[in-house]
Amino acid sequence: MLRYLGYACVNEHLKPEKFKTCRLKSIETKGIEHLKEVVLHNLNFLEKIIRWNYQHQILFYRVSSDLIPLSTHPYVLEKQFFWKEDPDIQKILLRIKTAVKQYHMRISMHPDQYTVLNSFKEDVVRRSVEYLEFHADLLERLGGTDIILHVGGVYGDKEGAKERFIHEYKLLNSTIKGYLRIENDDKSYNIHDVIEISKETGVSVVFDYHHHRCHQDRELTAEDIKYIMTSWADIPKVHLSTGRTHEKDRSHHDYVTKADLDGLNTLLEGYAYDVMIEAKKKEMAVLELRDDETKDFNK
DNA sequence: TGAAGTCAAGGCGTG
DNA sequence: CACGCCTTGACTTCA
Repeated sequence: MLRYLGYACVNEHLKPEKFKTCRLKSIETKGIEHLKEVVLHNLNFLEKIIRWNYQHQILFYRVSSDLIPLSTHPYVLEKQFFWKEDPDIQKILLRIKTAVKQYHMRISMHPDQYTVLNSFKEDVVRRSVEYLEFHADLLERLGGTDIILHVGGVYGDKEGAKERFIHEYKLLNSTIKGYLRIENDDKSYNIHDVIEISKETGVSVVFDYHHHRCHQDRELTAEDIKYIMTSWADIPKVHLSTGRTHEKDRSHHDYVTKADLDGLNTLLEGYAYDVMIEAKKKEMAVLELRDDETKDFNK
């Protein structure tokens, strides 16, 4: 049974208001205070989105990793910008967390492709762990629950690369492990690879239906689905998108078709789950699916 | 001011 | 080995 439908980061209705980001050069030119201004803007805007979501009964939302830009960058740390310790930042974070709890919202984050735990480069792995720590710290202060990660690179030896992921996973601290989940991707690690890693580590599996359509070695069995859905301590989270030009197009469509949601619902029949809708039109795609109307892709 | 180029970052395919 | 692309939208610089 489908519980929440959610969307990621951008809200189309609130445009042109948007999140800000920041280049190193701007911090060098304008000073570290500029970064704090950007962060305060972003947090205030996030609070606005959270309240908008509640008003529209969207109780599932992904927070952008860029909410606090360059948070783990050496230059920013050198300039003594510690967002966790800033009272102005803490104040808004607490307000958001209170709202999230009150509204019973599910909040997640999704570090980008540069977070690679199984890299051969020690520095890359170290920075990836630091970035995961940042995500865990922020999610804790927002009242969030999930960090979704892909497995990483293949390096011409998928088995070896899986082993390195498992090894690095086991070295993570328990706070990060408490938030981390891994997702099948559309090029390298299919759902069976992810299930295999989960069996070695106990990590929860995020099933991406569209990635699975684009990249799979074989069909999912009922046992596979049971494994995925019971790999979670709480309600499982799955991802859904529609291909832009055709079924196996990896680029996302503006919306998600009712047929795709129906397909996913059929596959997961008998389980409870939340669905993250990954569509270019963001929350509009969620509202449209929920309206249960005939879709019009030309609008 | 609108358009074009750039961005903090890793892997991968191509040449 | 060098380079452009992936993906993303906002930033930044340049006409």
